[in-house]
Parts: sequence; C-alpha cells; structure tokens
Amino acid sequence: MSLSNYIKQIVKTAIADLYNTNVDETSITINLTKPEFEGDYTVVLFALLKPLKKSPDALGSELGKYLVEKNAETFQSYNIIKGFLNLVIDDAYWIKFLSENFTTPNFGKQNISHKKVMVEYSSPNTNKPLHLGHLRNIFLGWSTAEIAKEVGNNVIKSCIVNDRGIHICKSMIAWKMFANDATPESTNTKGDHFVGDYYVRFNDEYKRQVEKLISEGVEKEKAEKEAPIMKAAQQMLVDWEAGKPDVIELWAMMNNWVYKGFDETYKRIGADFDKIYYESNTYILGKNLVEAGLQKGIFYKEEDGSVWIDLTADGLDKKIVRRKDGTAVYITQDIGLAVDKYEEYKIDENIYVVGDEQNYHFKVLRLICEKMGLPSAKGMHHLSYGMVELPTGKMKSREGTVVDADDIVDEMISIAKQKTEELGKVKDFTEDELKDLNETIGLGALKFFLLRVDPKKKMVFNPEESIDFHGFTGPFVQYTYARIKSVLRKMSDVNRESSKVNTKPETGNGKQETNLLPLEKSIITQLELFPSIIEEAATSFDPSKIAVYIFNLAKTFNSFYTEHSIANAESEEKKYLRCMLSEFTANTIKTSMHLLGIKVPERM
RNA sequence: GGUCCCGUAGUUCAAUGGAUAGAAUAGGAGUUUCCUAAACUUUAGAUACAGGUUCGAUUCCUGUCGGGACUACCA
Repeated sequence: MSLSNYIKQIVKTAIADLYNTNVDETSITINLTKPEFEGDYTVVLFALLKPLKKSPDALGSELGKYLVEKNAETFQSYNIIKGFLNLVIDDAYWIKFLSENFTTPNFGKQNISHKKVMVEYSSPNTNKPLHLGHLRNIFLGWSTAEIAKEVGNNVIKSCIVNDRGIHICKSMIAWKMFANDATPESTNTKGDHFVGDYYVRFNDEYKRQVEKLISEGVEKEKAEKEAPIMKAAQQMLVDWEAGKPDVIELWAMMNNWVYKGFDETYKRIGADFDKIYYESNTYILGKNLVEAGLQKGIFYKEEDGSVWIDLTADGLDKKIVRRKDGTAVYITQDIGLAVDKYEEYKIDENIYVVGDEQNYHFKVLRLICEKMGLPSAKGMHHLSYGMVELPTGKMKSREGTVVDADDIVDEMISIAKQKTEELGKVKDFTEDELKDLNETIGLGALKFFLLRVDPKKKMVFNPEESIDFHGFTGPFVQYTYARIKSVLRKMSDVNRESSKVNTKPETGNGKQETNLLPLEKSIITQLELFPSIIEEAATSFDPSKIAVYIFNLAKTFNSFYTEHSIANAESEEKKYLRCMLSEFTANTIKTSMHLLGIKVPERM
C-alpha cells in the first residue's frame, strides 16, 4: 500500500478510536506537504471539523499526538498550521523503504487489475501517409497498453486498417487515370506516400471537374455529385463490394504498397500490434448485423433503400448505417468489429484510441450496440484525445500544412545527431552505436513531447521552433539517466553486499539523529509515489502522469547531483546511501520511460 | 441553428474544492581546477469578464465575450 493510503487508513482508525466516530474515507484528504512547511504528508482537517465538532487546533493536536505515539516507527513528529496537520515521516522509514526496493528492477509493477483489455490504436486510412496526429495516437495507444499491463491486466494491442471504402477507390481511380503503371519501386517512393499522392491527384482532378461543370452552368451541388471522376469512384466501390476481379486485384496491389510503407514507419517508431483487423473483413459482419437489426426493427429503411437508425430520442440525430446502393459506411464495419473482438477474445474492456473529432461517432456506435443488445457494448471506452494543431490552427493537407510522420522523425533524429556531434561526449562510439543513440534521443524527444500533455486536451506543435531538447523533455530525463549510470560505473567497486545503511542511527544519548538531507529525502519521497502514479495513469488512461512524474524526479535528482557528491560522499555511509538512491532513481527512470515507449542510453 | 469541448506568465503545458496558482521555454543575473554544463542557481512574469455556492473556487453553477470540434449516403 502506498504511504498516502496507509496514512489515510490510520487516520480513519485514529478517529474511530479517539472519537468513536466512523468518518467517510472521502472526507480524509492526504496531500504531500508543500515544501515551504515542515513535514512530508499533510492531513487536511477542514472536512473533519463539522462531523467531529472540533476546532482545527484541537483536532490537529489530538490526532497528531495519537499518530506519533501509536506509529513511532513511521512518524517522527507533527505540526499544525491553520487547518493542516503536517506529519514528518521518520528517516528510518525512508531508509528502510529505500534499502528494500532500490534493486527491484520492476519496482512499480503491480497486480491490482485482472481484466482482459484490448487497446485499438493507429487505425489509419490506406489513402494517406501517417502524420503528426497519428503519432500522438500511436504513442498514446502503445503507452496506454503498456501501462495497463503494468498494473496486471492481460492486454491485446490491436489495429483496424481502414482498407475499404470510397476513399481508397479515389486513389485507385486516380492511379488508373494518371499513373501510367508507375509503382513505388519505379518511382523510388515509399508506398504509403506513393498512394497518398494519387489521393491528392483525385481531389485536384475532382475540383477541376466540378469547376468546369459550374462554368458550364451546372449548379454547385449538382456538379459535386455529377463530376465523372466521383461517379467513377462510387461505381468502383460498388464493383469492389461485388467482388469484381480487376477491381479487387488493383485494390490488393495498392493496399500492399501502403502496408509496406506503414510497416516501415511502425518498425522505426516501435509500434507493435498483437492483432490486425482489416475493415475489408469486418464490414461484412457489420452488414449482416445491420440486416438483423433491420429485421428486429432497430433500423428502418428510407424510400430510396438506405438504412438508418433514429437516435433523436437519445438527443442525437438520425444516422445512416447502409447506403442506398447497399454499400457499407464507416460505422457499419465498427459494429461488426466490436462483435468480432468480443467473440474472439472475450474482452472485458475495449479501448478505442481515436481523436476527439469522433466523439459523436463513438456515442452513436455505443448506442447502436446497446440497442441491438450486443454484449460487446459494455466495456467500450473511447479514449478520446485532442488534435495536434499548428499555431495557425488545424493541419490541412490541401494547404500543405500537414506535418508528415516520417519527416518529423527524420528531423528529430538529425537534430539529435547534430547536438551529439557538437557536444562530442561519445567520440569513441562506433557508427552503429551513434546511430542507435541519435535515434534513442530523437525519438525520445518526439514521444515525450506528444505524451507529456493530458491526452484529452488538444495541443499545439510549432514547426518553426520544432521540439526542444532542454527542460521538460525526453532528452532531459535520458541525460539524467546516463549521468547516473556513469557514476555507478565509477562506483562499481563499491561492495553492494555491504552497502547497508544503518537504519536507526543513534547518537550517544540514544536519541535519533537526522540522517537524510532535504534533497535525499525529496528523492525517496518521490520514489515512494511511483506505484501510485502508475495506478493513476492506468485508471485515467493518461501517460502524461508518468511523464510529469519522471521529469520531476529527474529534476530533483539533478539538483541533488550538483549539490552533493555521490562517489566522494562525506562518509562511507553516505556513499552507500547515495549509491542506493542513484540506482533506485535510474531503475525508476528506465521503467517510466519504457512505459512511454522511450529508451534510455547508458551514455550520451 | 443544435450538441459538446476549451480560455492560466510573451509562448507551450501543470494544479483529486485546500496553504503564497506550479513547471518548461523565451528574457535578466550567475555557476566548469570537483562524479557528463543536453546540467545547476537566481530574478521577473498569468487564472478572459461578471455574478453565485463554499470555511476555502483555476476547479462546481449561471450569464457575457472569445476560440474550436462535431452535426457527411467521407473514413
């Protein structure tokens, strides 16, 4: 149990014991003591005053006295300021905690949740290359999955490839019209970028045709529907669903180009999946479910043959689930996929990492599944993250303001390379080691940048300023780690067996001596929080909690490092203590960064 | 029009209803005979506005102003 929870429990017990009253746990607030006051943990008394009919000072001193007397091995002393009871934790408690855990490589790993969880993330369309927004999605999904594992869940990472639909038909039409049989190989282009170019070509041509029709006197709305290239795309989708061989063949070929490109990017950024779904498979199940829902009267058919669900009673609109030409829409396949996932894996939780622009879609999806009585409806959770925006607003492919994923990864690595060369600290590295280091740092900066912000909130990326390597960043934390490892290498002669600090140092008169300096204590206090931070990140699906935590720990360690010597400490005892502190901090940095998908270098 | 989200230092981000609103950057001033200066120390700087609830409001409620998303027979 975390120290904070432990204190909450004994405060509860103390109140029951002292006042014969059972107070609700929610009315007991335990905080870390603000640095400007003496103490480590603080009990906020205000909420307890009324039910106990006590003044802040009376309650504080009675409670404080009780706690220190009954739990002398934990509490050293207390003080009361206004309505706050500040508790000083005994150094012996911290040192015991430190020596028990400093070598535990998986400190923070817990066994408190035992669900089967699927995390679906990335889910790209096969008509355009990945961009910065996808990277946020991918890093967030990957990290969320790892954090869920860390608290004990059985986690499956999945990806739905949107390989079907009108969008891919657009690329196909454009390729047929303009490519002259060019391929990614023949043009030496990455497959996803190659296909993406034809999607752009389609839109250009479509726009041109619409303008031409309008200039010929056709109304705008009609022109948009009648443009030959659009009609051809729609026909192609019908042909595709009918299984027309030449369409299927072209589709398979172009999709494979895209997959190859995606795989390259995934591999590079460390994304992995246990299960990949293809919309081209799941849409059929979805269509069958729509048919079944139609029979049951959950859906209804319009005169033109299209199928809808009326959600106006639930405060939403009417939603189409099947087009008049019989083809499936986006949500159709999602209904099928939800059932598919549930039946194959019997998952308890089904997490969708998808941008908040689709909040409405997931509200509708959940409602439809509920109305159809599907067991897959329970456990659905839309992990809705905010868009990555530019200072000028949304990224727009038409205006060429999209930050391409491959480009930004390249850029980060090249900045890392330049910086590494400038500093010249690893001149003895081989070419491979250097490449590895620069990737570690560059990707570390990028991932940390995208994960340090609350996922729910939209965030701004400024391409002019790029991503910093100083301050609240990945490289900052990585540097702290490398520096610790460097010291520990120099101290490898320290016999770890004898590295035991006297846990109850005593002076001649039997009185306990303060053993920990403020910065030493601050590091241990923060280390003790780690498991509860992971738990918090897991329950709130929020990796930023870990990023913030590990930055603060690294920051405190850096202050400590500058202030106090580890290898040349004042005494042997201090040397061992600081050795333990350093090792524990390094382990925690490594675990935290791993949970964010970031590697840590032994040197940099 | 309807539904939802967001307004915090110049900028990018924090703050389960709790103490004097924290960081990072950018700006000012410093720190290398000493374990890696990708670091450290220090200084200056912010809750859009108006009400309300509360012992206590950045946080909850109402209104005003400002920004954004969704409301596709796109995915």
